[in-house]
Amino acid sequence: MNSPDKLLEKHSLRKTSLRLKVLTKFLDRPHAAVSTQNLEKSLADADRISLYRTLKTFEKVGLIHKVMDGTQQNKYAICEENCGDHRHDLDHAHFHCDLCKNTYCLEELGLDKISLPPQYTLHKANLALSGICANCK
Amino acid sequence: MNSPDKLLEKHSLRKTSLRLKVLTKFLDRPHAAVSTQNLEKSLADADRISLYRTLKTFEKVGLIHKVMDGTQQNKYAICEENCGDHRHDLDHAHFHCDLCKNTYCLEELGLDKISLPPQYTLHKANLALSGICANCK
DNA sequence: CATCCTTATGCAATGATGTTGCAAATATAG
DNA sequence: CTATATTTGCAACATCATTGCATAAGGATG
Repeated sequence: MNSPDKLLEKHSLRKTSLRLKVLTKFLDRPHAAVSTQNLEKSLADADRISLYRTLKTFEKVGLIHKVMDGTQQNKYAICEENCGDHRHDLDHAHFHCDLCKNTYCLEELGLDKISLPPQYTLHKANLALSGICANCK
Repeated sequence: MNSPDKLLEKHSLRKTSLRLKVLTKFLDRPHAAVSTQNLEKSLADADRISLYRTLKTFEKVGLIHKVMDGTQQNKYAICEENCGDHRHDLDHAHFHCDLCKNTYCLEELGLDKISLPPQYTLHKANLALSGICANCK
């Protein structure tokens, strides 16, 4: 079910060469976030504008979602089972390693215990952590 | 101790007209984050580049710190007592209201209970929430 | 309070990132 | 294999931020 072809089909998207390449990049890193800069470099032959449009399309149909990891860079990660149409990342944190610059999804670290002051309504929650990851230690 | 003059003096910064104006803006909103766009508008007569440089200077000496509130906009808030030289926001969350677009610091919502997987070292933590604030409800 | 030296400002130019319009190329249904 | 709707690639543009450099201003000194 997580072949690039099947995923595009599932979301009624045409299987173009760029989309397959981009989607493969995301599938290669299932629990990590990928920056647009990273994609631009690793797909240097592709058109920059088309890449941006591909990402927007993927985001709109719910294939990927934006990740805030505390850096200024825009990042995306492939949606997992628990992603709803308009709810992403409510249930886990992102950890950005200061050394290897990778961003990992920490599924274990739940956010369900957040209790806001009265009168506040919560729509989105995003816990961005940074430091040194296990690989770099 | 929180007069603009005194604060600049404390950090050995020259008291220029722009710095006093910018600092006053931050002091006016002690527990909220201010975007660069907001500052640009409210200080329309000032030079944009000088504003950016002022913010960088303030950040470097530890007068203000960057705030990630989940929006794409760059925001800053004035440092409180519990801000260290290189540690900010480890102890509270930011809430961005989808209606009034303001960002508030929620001091009550502690982050001390974060327990990372073994091998991970935590440097920064940033909890960005969004929804509807008490004022807008 | 006049002078001097350091620092900050304002302007021009440049960089990084992302978007829009439009013609040409491509995927897919029939 | 053809028709048609979608996607791509290019140019131009928009926004946000930075760098270099000459001028202006702060503030220590005599």
